[in-house]
Amino acid sequence: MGRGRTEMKRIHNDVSRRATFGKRRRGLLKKAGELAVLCGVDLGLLVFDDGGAGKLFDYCSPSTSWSELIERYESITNHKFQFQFQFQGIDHDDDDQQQLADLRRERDRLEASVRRQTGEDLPFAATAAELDDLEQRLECVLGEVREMKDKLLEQQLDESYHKVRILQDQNSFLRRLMGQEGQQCAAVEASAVAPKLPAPALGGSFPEEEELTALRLWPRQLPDV
Amino acid sequence: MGRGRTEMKRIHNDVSRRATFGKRRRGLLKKAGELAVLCGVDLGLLVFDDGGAGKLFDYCSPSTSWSELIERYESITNHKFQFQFQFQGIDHDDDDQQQLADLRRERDRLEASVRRQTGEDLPFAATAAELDDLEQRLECVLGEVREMKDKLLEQQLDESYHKVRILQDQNSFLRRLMGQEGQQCAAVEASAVAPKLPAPALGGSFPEEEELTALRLWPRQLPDV
DNA sequence: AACTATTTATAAGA
DNA sequence: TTCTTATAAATAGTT
Repeated sequence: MGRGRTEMKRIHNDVSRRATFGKRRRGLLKKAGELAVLCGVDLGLLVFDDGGAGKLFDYCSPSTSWSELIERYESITNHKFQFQFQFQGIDHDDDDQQQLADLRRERDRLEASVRRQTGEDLPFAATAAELDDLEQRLECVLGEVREMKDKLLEQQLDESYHKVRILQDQNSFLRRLMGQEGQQCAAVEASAVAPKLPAPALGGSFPEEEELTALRLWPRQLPDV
Repeated sequence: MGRGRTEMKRIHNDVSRRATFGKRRRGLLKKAGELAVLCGVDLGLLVFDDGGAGKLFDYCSPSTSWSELIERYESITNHKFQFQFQFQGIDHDDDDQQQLADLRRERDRLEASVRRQTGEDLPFAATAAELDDLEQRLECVLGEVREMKDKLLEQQLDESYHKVRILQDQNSFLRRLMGQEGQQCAAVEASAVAPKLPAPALGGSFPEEEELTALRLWPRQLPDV
């Protein structure tokens, strides 16, 4: 499509190859989006630009993500990618904490990004149809942002529930001990109390609970929770 | 490209959608291959066919592989997929794991959303004022519903915090008592603190605490929590 | 970055 | 389904 046939070989002229890359890349991304929308299927497209800064272009259909796509790819091809192998052993909890924290930070950043994009510097005027499209997109993004907020709240609630549970257990533990007054005592392994959720980010935060492992030191000191 | 314009909406007619899917999918795959060879870049295309047997179509440029592509994607976006099996460690907390997975998915969706908006293939446009207005209207409608939910959640959270506070007081009270008695300790099966989080059901209440009936064993009157 | 002559892709019809 | 064909879209080469 253009003036003259195009040999299907790598274009050697540097300039025209770059030009073609730009044009065809845009076209491909567009068509990918069209296919996804028209046929309502999930798809993903990844294009790496070797020249320049090694930029990355990608598209993945609405309502899905690369994670999901790859998961589906794996399950269909029965091929497991095994990137960054990591042991879920002793350090598992810290690792989780770290990842949770990282994810939260990243999510916040994305949220801000969405806000920025949605809010201000969008250019120029449009047709009614285009605005319609825009409205849908906005609604989508807005919804996502709100959902994130909800999620955060729910998470805090979970943490709080968890905390309550731990406190109640401690409490009843203490009471049982009291009830056994006069009996002989020994050190206790308080198993697996470790609360793995980090402090809630938004509102006030709970005191750290890691001291709960100090239950082992009983009766020297019980943690203040 | 055909007889008449094509609305960029999901094709509702089942037959023509399927026909279009076949044609456009073939076209997309072809163009992907062309871009790869003409410009000598690495790229990958994944298309899932939801209908029928959930078939998968994919292309990845010669001299590369999906593994490589995904690795590059990870390194560029600084985003780690974690797709290997998870060892069910002894202390493995399924809820945490679930939460992590959820958060990841959420993050991915947001990221995709941002990318979509950022992408150069955005055909729409509008004046800043129009968008501002639009956003406000959207925010209004969408917000009302969400705010309701938020309110509910916050209320629950408050309740939970309150409960925590009371339990903390009780706990420290108990400890003070213990300290006064200065007793030795008995071997006690430290109540394995349930690592499970209660369901974050929206309208839900705290899980009933059978353990708290232990309160009745306590000589003095402690507040019921 | 714009422009257009052409080639390609494909929607609808057979 | 597959083929045909009229038309819309993409884009190669040019400016």
